[in-house]
Amino acid sequence: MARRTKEEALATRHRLLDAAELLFQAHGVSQTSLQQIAHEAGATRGAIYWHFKDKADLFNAMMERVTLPFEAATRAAGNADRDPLAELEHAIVAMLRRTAQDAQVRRVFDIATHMVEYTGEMASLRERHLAAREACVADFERALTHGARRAALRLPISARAAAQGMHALLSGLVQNWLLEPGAFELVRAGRRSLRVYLAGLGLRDNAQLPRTHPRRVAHPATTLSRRISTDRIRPSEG
Amino acid sequence: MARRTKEEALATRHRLLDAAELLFQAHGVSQTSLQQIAHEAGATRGAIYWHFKDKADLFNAMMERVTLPFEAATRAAGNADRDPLAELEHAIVAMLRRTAQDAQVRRVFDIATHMVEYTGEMASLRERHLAAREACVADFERALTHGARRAALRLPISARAAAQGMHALLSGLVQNWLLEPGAFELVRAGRRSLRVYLAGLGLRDNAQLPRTHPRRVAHPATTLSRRISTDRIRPSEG
DNA sequence: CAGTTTACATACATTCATGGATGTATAGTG
DNA sequence: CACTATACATCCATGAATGTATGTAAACTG
Repeated sequence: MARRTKEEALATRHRLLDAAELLFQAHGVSQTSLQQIAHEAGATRGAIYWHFKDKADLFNAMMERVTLPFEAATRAAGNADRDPLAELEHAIVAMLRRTAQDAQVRRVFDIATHMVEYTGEMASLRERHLAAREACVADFERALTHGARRAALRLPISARAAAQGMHALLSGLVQNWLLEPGAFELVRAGRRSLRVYLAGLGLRDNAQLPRTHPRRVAHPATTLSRRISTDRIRPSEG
Repeated sequence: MARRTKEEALATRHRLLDAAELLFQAHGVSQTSLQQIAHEAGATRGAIYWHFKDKADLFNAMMERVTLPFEAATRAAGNADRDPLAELEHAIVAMLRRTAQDAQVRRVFDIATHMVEYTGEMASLRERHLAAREACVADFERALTHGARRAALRLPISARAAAQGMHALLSGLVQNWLLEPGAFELVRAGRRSLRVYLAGLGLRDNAQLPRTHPRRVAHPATTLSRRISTDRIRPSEG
């Protein structure tokens, strides 16, 4: 057939990647043949082998089109003293919102977590996952450290461990949500869990959590006296 | 070849499943051929096709040999009033310990999470995952409800949401750990995060977390007054 | 102890995905 | 306006995996 212009070629490339996304998510990476991808894109395997070395190369190209949820730098470390915890929460909520709304991000992340095997050929995937986690944990750690210092209190566990836990909480939440998006609302559940966790670190007052008027209890036995960060409550959307 | 006795046949079956476990974890399910499995088990494909219908059947049989981490009923609901939160923590720690120590459980869970695609043929996997999650969350929810009632306080968020968050925290932790078992100690990190989260729910005093002498703060601004469950601290192993 | 079933091994047919070779018409280029 | 590199489509050879069919010897059964 006729040769295409550069723009057309790029369009073809993107059609191939789009088709790969759809089919990978629907049938799994290994169960999708290059034939099927080419057909879905309205092309032949020749086009694929022209643009990509092989299936792994195609897969990696597909992955590199998006930045995954935990890869977006939260940069919540806030070098300026701008309430790092509020910034942290804001960045995390933004990330969750993007995950819930951007169909492509959701597709690719779904593929990366449920529709591909972390095997030799795809080793870069695992490394990318680990790198993203490390960067994310480091960001969280900085935010927690600064937040604790700003509130003039000491974290009950190391900032590193606290950050790891926070990352586990959020990544587990996203993964569970992907498995059954109708089970709960990602953004709201994420904010709630995050606030609970921060409260557990002493960085937030439990009473500020979105429950109507915490009931006064009959038999107060123990008393907590601790300085609490007084960051404002973001107007909850629900 | 000669016919085997029933015991020998069962042994062959288990050798096949063992081989499948190893190869699945090493190279991924789809990238492992029945040929390789048979060879690793010192048999031929004939043996596999005798014991199993096909690869999916073999895979399912391999899965059914173990109960995965979040499938072991925490049964921490404690019908008897036995400090449900302490029982909950105990059950969770036991589960984490088993995950960290039992090589087979770890292998199979690793396969189920990282080395297989959640695709049509393996649909039962997804359902099993969801069922286990639901049961686990329900258990958590009961424990939290009873724990809160016993401590005569109201949770800052619904017990259901709190349970979901707890499950997300723990499953995220296990998954992150599997990806790089050397990154942190699963049991210790799990207990720490769990306690932080429970503290965030108001079900535990932050000060009881394993930090040496939480420093008294200079400028106490806000005061928390709330009844706290006085469950004993399990002698921390570290 | 003859017959039957079992627990495989072996052989075979089929499918199919891959990768490379080759064809080809056109977009760029000087 | 030749000419070359491009952007594919088509063809072909290969191998690998699967599933089935068949062979077989020993264990089990009456």
